[in-house]
This record gives sequence, structure tokens and C-alpha cells, in this order.
Amino acid sequence: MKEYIKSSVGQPINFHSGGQFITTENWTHMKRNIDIFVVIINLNETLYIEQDEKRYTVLPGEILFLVPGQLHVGFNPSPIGTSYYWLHFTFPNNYSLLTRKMMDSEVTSMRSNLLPINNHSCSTVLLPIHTKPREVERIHILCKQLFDVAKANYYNTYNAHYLATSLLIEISEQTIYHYKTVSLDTAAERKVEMIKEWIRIHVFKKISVTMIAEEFQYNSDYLSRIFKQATGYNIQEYIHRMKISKAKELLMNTNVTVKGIAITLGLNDEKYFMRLFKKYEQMTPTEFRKAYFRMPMNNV
DNA sequence: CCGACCGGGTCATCGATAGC
DNA sequence: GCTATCGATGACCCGGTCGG
Repeated sequence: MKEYIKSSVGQPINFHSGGQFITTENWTHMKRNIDIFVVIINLNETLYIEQDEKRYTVLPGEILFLVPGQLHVGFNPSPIGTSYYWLHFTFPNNYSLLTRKMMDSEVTSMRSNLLPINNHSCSTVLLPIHTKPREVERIHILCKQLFDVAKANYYNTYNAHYLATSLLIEISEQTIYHYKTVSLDTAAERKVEMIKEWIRIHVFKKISVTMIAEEFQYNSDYLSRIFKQATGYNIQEYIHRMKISKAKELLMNTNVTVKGIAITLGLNDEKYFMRLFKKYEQMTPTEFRKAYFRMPMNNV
């Protein structure tokens, strides 16, 4: 049984159409076999859709992907007031369907990347065919933005393609995060994953271990220990590496001054930032910028 | 504006230890 | 096994100063 879709979004997906569907009478999904992907983000009432001989009961707040080339049919009527967001799209590259077991190994290989490796880039999205996202509000906001832009008649039509791509990435990230969290063995490991996520989100703020300990209701000393035990890295070092990794991105892609970057990263002393950068990169921020700035452009 | 060096207060980490 | 605390120690952090 295939439960996940895997593809690359190194290029944006092709957004065809989308909107909000609201029923005005009892409604059953039509029987059809179409050649593009459909995402259904359910808002109200329950949907009953069969795909590839599997019956999905989609509750409010849940998402269902319909895969091209498969027969879809409603197997039960939904009442008046049923409503959902829908999107039609195709991937620019090949996609594959994964079983749960294949998904396990995908996520495991991602987990082996404990640290934010320099310029590490991943363009893969992993999308569950049927899921209940953790933060459905974020997905709703992206949908609204997308539909707003789609009907705005921009000259540049890629805005909608990129926003739709962004939506898939959001769903993918929530999936991976959830997957990692539930598949971990001990409560401590789960906690550490949450802490790493927290650090990732707050990388542009001033972060201290004490702060994280308060956030997660732990003794700061104890927190350091479980983090070290789970990842092999000091939590402080992890925070620093996260920040340095962001700093390198900014040095390469922007003209923001070293001081400006330090402030952006929540380090209000650029001298300290410089020292930290040198410790991890064996060169000063300016040297790094001179060495790498414009390199991507010259390759075009 | 950038980078190097210094001084000292603060904080994170480690080993040992203890209660649950 | 999980969590917290204590004391020691070294790393971190921040301000100042100076030279290019």
C-alpha cells in the first residue's frame, strides 16, 4: 500500500487551478480518472473518497492527495455546508509513491544529518496521501495567499507556481517533523528533536540554553546533558553552527554588513560574531564573502 | 568600516551525587 | 531510568582600545 508521494521541487510545481469548494446540497465526489494531482484540504464536514480501491474518510483539518491515473470516486454523500480548498498541479520532475517502509528509510537518512551542513540543500518533498497536519492554520494561510495571487492577473505568473510549491513544502515539513517525532524511541529523544526544531525556528533571535530550558520546562544543566547524549553535540555548539550556517548564506547572497548580519542573527556584538565565525570557518566573515560572493552568478 | 587583542563578569558543561 | 543539584572549570560574551 502506497502512502506517500516523493518528488523534487528544485523547480516550482505547475499550479493549474484551485479554489474553495462549498456544497449547496448533498454532494458526492464525482467518479473520474484525471491526469494531474489534486490536493484537498478539508474545512467542514466529512469527505468520503475512494482512490485506488482504498476508502479515505477525510475529517475537517485533514488533507488528501489524489494521484493522477487512478480512479477516484465518492463512496458516501457529504451534507450541505461541506467545504474544502482544492488545488490541481503537476510536478516538474518525476514523482514516486512510497510505502510506509520506504518512508521510514527516507526519514532515517534525513535524520543522519544531525547538523545543518554547510550549504546543505534538499529539494525533496515527502507528502502523505492522507494526513492530519500539525499546524493546519499555516496551511490555510498559504492557500489563501495562493488563491489571492492566482486571480490577481500578475504579469509574472510564476508567483502562483512558487506559492503552490511553498504550500507543498509546508505540508512536507510538517509531515517529516511529525514522522521524526513519533518514530523516536524515548521521550528524551523526542524532546531533543523538538528542541532542534525550536532552535531552527528561532535562529535569528538571541538564544541561550537557559532560555530553551525555561521554554521546555527543564533544568538547563540537565537539558545540556540529554542534548549531548542524543546528538553527540553540545547544545551551545549546535546553536552556533546553526547561526553560522545562516550567516554564510547571508554573506554569499546579500550585501548586508558583517555588523548587520551579527544583529540579524541575534548577536548584538559584531566582534563576538567575527570571533565565532572564525572559530568554525577558520576565516573571517569578510574573507568568506570575498571568497564566495558572486560565485553562483558566474556559474549561470 | 574592519579586524586584533585584552580584561572580567556570566554562563554552559562536566563529574559526582541523590531522590524518585 | 529519569531528573535535579553542587562545585569546579573553562568557554562565552561584551565593552573598551588600537591600528589599518
